[in-house]
Amino acid sequence: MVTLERILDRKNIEKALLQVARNKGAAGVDGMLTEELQKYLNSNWRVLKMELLEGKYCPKAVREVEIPKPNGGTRMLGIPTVIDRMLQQAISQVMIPVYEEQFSACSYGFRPKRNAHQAVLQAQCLLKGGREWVVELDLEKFFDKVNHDRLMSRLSLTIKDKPTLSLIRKFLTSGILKDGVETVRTAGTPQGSPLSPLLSNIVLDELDKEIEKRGHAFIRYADDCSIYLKSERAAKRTASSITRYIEDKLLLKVNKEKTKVSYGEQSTLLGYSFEKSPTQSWMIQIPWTSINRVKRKCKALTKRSNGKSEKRVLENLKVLIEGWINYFQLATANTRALGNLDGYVRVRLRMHQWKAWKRAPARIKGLLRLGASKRDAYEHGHSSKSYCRIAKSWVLTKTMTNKVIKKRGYLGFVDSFYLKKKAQMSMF
DNA sequence: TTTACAGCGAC
RNA sequence: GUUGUCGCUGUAAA
Ligand SMILES: Nc1ncnc2c1ncn2[C@H]1C[C@H](O)[C@@H](COP(=O)(O)OP(=O)(O)OP(=O)(O)O)O1
Ligand SMILES: [Mg+2]
Repeated sequence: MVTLERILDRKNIEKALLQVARNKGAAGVDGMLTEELQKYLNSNWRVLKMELLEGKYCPKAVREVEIPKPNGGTRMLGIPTVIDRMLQQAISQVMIPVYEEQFSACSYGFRPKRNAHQAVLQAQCLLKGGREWVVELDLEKFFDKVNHDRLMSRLSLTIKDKPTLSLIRKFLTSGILKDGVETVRTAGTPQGSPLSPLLSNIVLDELDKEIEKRGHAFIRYADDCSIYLKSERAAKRTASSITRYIEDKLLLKVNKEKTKVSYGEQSTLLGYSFEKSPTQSWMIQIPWTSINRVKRKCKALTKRSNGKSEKRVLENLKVLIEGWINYFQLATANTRALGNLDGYVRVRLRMHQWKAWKRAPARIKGLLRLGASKRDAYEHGHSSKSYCRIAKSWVLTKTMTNKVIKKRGYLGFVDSFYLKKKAQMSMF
């Protein structure tokens, strides 16, 4: 049951506050920082709560910031005030358990206990099961094009509490501030609001139900929807049919460039691609686009102009590559691409006349092998801890002692700071 | 088991 | 300057 009382409950608000505080995000239009939210609430929470219960509270405008997208174009972020971020977080926390019960099992994005790896492994299963033709759909400017009236009416099917619905609508219609000029929002949910991901899933839950009704196998991750079919003809037919459904019924726009019908080997999903091997059926692969993306990051880290020490650059590279490999662990095909990345990193290091290029930091091929072992262990239900330990001893060579001492000192400070915060919290 | 910090990825 | 959700890895503390 979603009610304003439960949303504004002390325990729920404390949790929401903690989340906003630890994100350490930038300020909204009012300039209030995340560190200042606690002491603001200590003096103003009671009046704020009264305003909310009386339906008198009006959310501030979101601050619009443009950021570049990885493959060209710009993304318009809408950054709410820290107070509004906390309130939306509080709403989200109450709504999530209710909606988790009704969401589709094939939806993987923005949902607790679900991740991209599960989606990619499921895609591999579908391909292995003979559904080798893929419809890939992506929506154009998805969050920005969400229809308010459709969303509100869908919310009212589950949420019966009028004050909550009214508050959510106020958040949807709050203004947009850019270069000192405030404009009105008539559609869309801000990219950057804590509630937006959940709302977007509520919108596309309708699509999930429609695809399920038609009996198709599919995987959805946010606005990325892949449908797996057994023939090209069926794939082409459902592509146009589902596109029509999305545009006419859901009033959203399908991205024509990112949408395609292809054989499994040409399909991509969540950074991965797939390859059909004669011996092992469908294998998971890393496409060149993903390799090139991490290469660019490596290049940025090893630029001549940034005046960082060799030690520091190597540490940063290690962290980047380790984290990257950790995500792309599922890949077992096309290991040449990984060797290529390894070679690229060594060239960048040699450019600086650094001797490390022979030894570490990459060991990418070794890491891939370990990643594959880890994946096998996971699939067969065994513990993967031993593999992790092996990877650790192989990869961590130096830079450890220095870093650990620094972190220790810092952590001690943070811990005491956190305890102080918890003590302050009981004030309001 | 949980919490804090650092980071990586998907969208 | 850059927000948000989700997941994961590593470290540390109970
Ligand atoms: N960095 C981010 N911060 C907040 N929200 C994000 C971020 N990246 C993606 N999203 C959300 C908002 C997007 O509308 C939605 C789908 O992502 P994506 O398809 O990459 O962009 P998009 O749909 O807005 O534009 P495009 O027309 O290029 O597809 O996911
Ligand atoms: Mg999109």
